[in-house]
Amino acid sequence: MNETQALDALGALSQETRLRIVRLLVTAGPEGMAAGAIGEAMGATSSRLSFHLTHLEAAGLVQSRRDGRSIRYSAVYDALSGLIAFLMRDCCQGHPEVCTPAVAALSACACPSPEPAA
Amino acid sequence: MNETQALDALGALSQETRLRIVRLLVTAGPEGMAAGAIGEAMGATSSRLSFHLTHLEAAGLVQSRRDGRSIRYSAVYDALSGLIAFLMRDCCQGHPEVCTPAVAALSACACPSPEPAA
DNA sequence: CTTTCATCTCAACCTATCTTGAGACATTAA
DNA sequence: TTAATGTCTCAAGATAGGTTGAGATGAAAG
Repeated sequence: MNETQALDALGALSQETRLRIVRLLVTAGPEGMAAGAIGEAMGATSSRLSFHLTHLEAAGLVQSRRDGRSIRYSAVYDALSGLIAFLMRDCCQGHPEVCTPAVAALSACACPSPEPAA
Repeated sequence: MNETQALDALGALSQETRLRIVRLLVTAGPEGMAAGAIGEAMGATSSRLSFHLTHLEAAGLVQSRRDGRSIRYSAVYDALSGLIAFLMRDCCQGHPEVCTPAVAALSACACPSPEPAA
């Protein structure tokens, strides 16, 4: 992820409705959710929801596919991990005090420890 | 870091000049840099720079202290690692495919491996 | 005390973002 | 085909964000 992509992603996530949509879609898993279901969960009108979903998709954080009458949106995991990696990479240079606590906080969650890449 | 703080931090970082300021200050270390030096590095007028530094300080990402005639700004490492941890925590729930690659990418940088907290 | 230097503050302007409501488009069912 | 459903598009208006330039403030030097 380069600086421009990171700026787009950060801008997309810096809005309450959009941040919540992403969180919802991450927990929804790869199947994602229909736009209508997302709108219901957010309490947003179809127009407003569409605006934010389009924004998120343009930033590469979510993707969509038609499913009958509905359009299903799902999180793009690569983009999210890419953003986190960008922040770590940028902030970490010579300053482990930034990312080490973040990684430590991670051990409190359900993720497995990172395995050294082959 | 709660949702409101995360939104503030994301909003602050979603602007090119501000993202670059933070990167600069992280590499500058705890001593930070005088506003004038930052402005010179950014190619920004004093007014514009002050606007962005104020924004970053309000978001808790940088802090300032007077040093003679200058005002020195430095990165707040806790806020940066807190934001990264927030994104991981939120995105990771049951979906290690988000944060595991990010942590793996970290091993490519100069940071030590995370040590299990005592 | 006056001058100089570093930075901040303010008002004005322009642009971007967000919300709303009406209507269009695509898909499915009758 | 017609009707119903789900979602998108568009235009309008409100709000927030970014830049500029002029001037104010605060600290140090002469």
